[in-house]
Amino acid sequence: MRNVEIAKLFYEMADILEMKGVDWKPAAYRRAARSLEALSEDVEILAKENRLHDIPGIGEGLAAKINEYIKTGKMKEHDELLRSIPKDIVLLMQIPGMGPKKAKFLFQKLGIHSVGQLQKAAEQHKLAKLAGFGTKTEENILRGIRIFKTGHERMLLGRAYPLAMYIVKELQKKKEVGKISIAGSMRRMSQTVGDIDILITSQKPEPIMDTFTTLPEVQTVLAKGHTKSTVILTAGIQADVRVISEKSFGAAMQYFTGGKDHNISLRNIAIKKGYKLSEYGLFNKKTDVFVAGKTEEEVYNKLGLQYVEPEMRENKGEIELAAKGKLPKLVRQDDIKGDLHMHTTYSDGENSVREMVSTAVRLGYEYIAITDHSATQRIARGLEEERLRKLWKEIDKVQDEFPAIRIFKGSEVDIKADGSMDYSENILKELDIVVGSIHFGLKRDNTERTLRALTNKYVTIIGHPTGKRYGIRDPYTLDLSRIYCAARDAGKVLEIDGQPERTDLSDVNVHEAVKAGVHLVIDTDAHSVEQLRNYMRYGVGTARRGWATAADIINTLPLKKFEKVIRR
DNA sequence: GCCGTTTTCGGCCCGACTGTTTTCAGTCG
Repeated sequence: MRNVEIAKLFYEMADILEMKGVDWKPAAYRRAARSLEALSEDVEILAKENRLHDIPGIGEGLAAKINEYIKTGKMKEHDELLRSIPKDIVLLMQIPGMGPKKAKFLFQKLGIHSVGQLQKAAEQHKLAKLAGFGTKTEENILRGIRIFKTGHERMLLGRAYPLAMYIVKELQKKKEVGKISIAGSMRRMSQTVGDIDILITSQKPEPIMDTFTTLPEVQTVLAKGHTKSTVILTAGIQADVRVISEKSFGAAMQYFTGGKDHNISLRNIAIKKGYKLSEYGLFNKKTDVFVAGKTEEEVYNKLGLQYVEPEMRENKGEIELAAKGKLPKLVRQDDIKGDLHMHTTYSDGENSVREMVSTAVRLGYEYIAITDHSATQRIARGLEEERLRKLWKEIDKVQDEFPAIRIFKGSEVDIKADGSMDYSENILKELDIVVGSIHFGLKRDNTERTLRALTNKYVTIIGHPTGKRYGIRDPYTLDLSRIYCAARDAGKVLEIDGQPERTDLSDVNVHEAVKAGVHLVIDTDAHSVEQLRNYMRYGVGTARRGWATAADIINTLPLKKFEKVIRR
């Protein structure tokens, strides 16, 4: 998969073209780059099959560039553009508050072509003297450099979500707040988010903005207005609050939830139907008369579309399906009847069997599986046979105490280097649920190893199938299309691990697996009651982003049916 | 550079906030 690699080239080219003052091309290159990133198919395969034109935003010119790059490892225009300007100058545009115009102007006037030079010039107050610049701009640039240097990377959804909930809770205390909701990539349950977007309805926004911009977690106020305020939180992420009128709330939710390309498509549909769509509503283009906007459903319906769930709004074919009324009915968190991957103090978990079970009961689950690590996982205090049997006795005891829930005896069993399992057949056959997982040997191709595990009749689930951990390691090499086929044919289940830095399978993987007809399970892989409560949300979000329905997910089955499936 | 039930040429989402400016350009989302 070189999709992301090629997308990066296009982003770079867009930045340089923008600095050069070229019209429209930058937007076209960026659109193509976003399409490539969101693509679930391998761009090299599409190129081989001459289907690059199927990718939205890719036409004659860009297809030729992709082909050139795949064949030769080079892209002539990219090389030429890089040569045409000093190397680091595009970095200047990534500083908040700096855009192509300022970067170009400062390069021409002062010869600034690196972040260091820019900082020096601002500190020596050389910028404020320039036409169109002032002391405020100078301060803003210095602040932008600080933000740029400390972490301009995106934040994991699982870290940002609790922060967003905290802000919502604090603002809800204000009597001026009507409706309040999260929007943006967080509402789309993207694995990482660039900022936190919160929408509010109110007649009297000033006191809300006062409270928001003075929360103790706020480090810097970037903007404060009647309808929009922006802050940087001490946690290192930006948060925006927007205040909207009641009648525009749905249109604003739609607008600020995005994604970008989904919205652009929607706007084009609006224009074709004689409307104009903005965050204030859907309007008749000629008369400016308000047509819809109170709810998102209303906006979609007026455009001749089914309501599209936020997690699907990535312009990956959902609009075409919505026009035909054929959107899939996505799995929901309250469809989930049990959690089949969790750890206790017997291995590397923080809570006892009893604590995990009582939490699961409160969550309303019908069943769970306790799946501590197998013997090889010494670091995680993996269980050898004697301690495993001791755990089973404890499970039996807790089971008697909580008859409302079925507790399965499970294990997260290591898949060894040769694809065999870390427990003997005698132990495996006594387990209700076996989650087979790879925890070492992550640098090699693990296709055959996983395929062999899939042939083991005692393996129920393959845990975190690609080994990816965001910001820690890439997925190991794996021919997933073979894994999907083998899992489907053997009646095995692939896991969507809800740990925020994993979400493994990923949204893109889930989409492929669902198309391939593989059964999936959504687990928390919880190492504490806290995670048991909170991580299912991220697993379900990932499943929904991959267009999974309840029928694709085995832990939506009620206990009786579920038992039948795993026994088979 | 892409794209087409207005168009194969001429459009390309749209509005808020800021700063520096007396009316608007730049940036952001």
